[in-house]
Amino acid sequence: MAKVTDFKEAGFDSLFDELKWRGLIAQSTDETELEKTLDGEPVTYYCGFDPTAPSLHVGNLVQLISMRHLQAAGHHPLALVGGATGLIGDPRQSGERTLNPRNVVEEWTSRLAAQIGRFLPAQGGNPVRFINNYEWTGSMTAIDFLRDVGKNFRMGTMLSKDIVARRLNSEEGISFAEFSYQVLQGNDFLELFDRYDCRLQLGGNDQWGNLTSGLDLIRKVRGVNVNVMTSPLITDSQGKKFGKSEGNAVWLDPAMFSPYRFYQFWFNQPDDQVIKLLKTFTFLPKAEVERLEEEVKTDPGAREAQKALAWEVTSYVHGERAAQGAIDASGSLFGRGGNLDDLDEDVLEGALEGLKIDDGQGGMTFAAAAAGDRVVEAGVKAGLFKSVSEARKTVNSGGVYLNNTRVADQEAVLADKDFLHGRFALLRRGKKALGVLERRA
RNA sequence: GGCGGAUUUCCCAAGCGGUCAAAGGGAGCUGACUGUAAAUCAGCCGCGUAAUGCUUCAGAGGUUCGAAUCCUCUAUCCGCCA
Repeated sequence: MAKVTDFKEAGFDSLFDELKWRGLIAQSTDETELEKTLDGEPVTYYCGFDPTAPSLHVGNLVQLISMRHLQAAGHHPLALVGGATGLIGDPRQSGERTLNPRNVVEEWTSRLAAQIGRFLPAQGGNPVRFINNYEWTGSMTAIDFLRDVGKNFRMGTMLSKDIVARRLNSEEGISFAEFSYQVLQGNDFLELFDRYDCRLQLGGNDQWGNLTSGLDLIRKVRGVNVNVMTSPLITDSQGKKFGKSEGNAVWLDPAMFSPYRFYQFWFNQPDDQVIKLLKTFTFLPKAEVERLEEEVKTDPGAREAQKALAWEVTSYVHGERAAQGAIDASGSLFGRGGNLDDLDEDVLEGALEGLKIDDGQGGMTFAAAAAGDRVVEAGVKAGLFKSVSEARKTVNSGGVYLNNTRVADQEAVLADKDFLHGRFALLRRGKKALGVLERRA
């Protein structure tokens, strides 16, 4: 099960050792100093999450897990949600962002906060505390910004930041707003230092430039050296950014990315990645990971490591019940024979639990269908296809299955017998994408 | 401020008045093979409630029977000169 362990239980001498081994430390301002900090008296640390989407994704999960490790070791987490920075947007290599409307950012801000709360306990001796940088940034006037904050930043330093330099050299250039992002983030660090004595910031390695912008500021203004620690950017075997599936980000919100799909995403990781991922994304003890590493070598086809990875991460993110449902659903599909008829009604229902879709009103439900409905239309309702015409194309290339039997005809229609136990019809696109139709009159 | 070049469907990139929904590659989807992997091969790949249907080639106008392709203006980017 996805139990969170501290470094002793996991088989390490210190928190620093564990993070090192798990590959959670890519860069830090001063590794010796970082080791002392991590293994010393409890400190307050923070990590920021910008509301640029309605949900966090697996990329953010690395940060959450790092934060959780530190928390388990007794340090004090601050989760910053960027209500202010999210209105500006950090510079990306791909080009200037489109600004999101204020009310949308506000909505996303509260969604992210709720999500983060599920990963970091708010009880106990060192509970997570939530902060929104809009608090101190939202009311700042242009004069305050330039006099109190801007005056402490040097153009040379700001221009030399990697992402800024690259954007300046790109055809598109960079706007003053995105260029100034690093100033806001630097100021956040200072604010948290003043309020909470926060001395360590975590973040993704691609955020290095933004993370470090607070260091000089705090040294200059308060005369204190604080630290930054980044987690590596996770990439796949091809060196591509990790966490894309079917062209979409792998979201942590079950309404945007079902627990079943989430489970499958981890289960499908290639052999040369799975051990690295087990280290980084799970809390499994060292000895257990080493045992699985041996399994991959001796019997790769059994996929023991993938199974462990998928279970651990899915149960951590979505809970054990949803994870078990994903396993059941996977088993009835990929298990020997994939015999759906043999499943008991309650087993079937449990297995399908993780496949519910957003009902558009904040709840989760199954798509409704009745005998006589066209399969292509039902597939759209179940969320497997964007449109009937996309469904048609997939049927034509032989990629649509009703209860594990290939659908041959675009015009096929659901029959009474297609509803297992008179209730559910299981529609599949390709090997892994599943959708459920519940019979309703 | 002046002169020249660029802007094509998710990305790169052909096209230079009809045969253009637009070559090729990448990404993505599906199939075969397999270990629910990788590699390989094949199909699909603007949208679509499939229709002699709809909307595209930076934006707005214009020339023409007909424009991504020609003209004018606008925007943005890149050079060179002031």
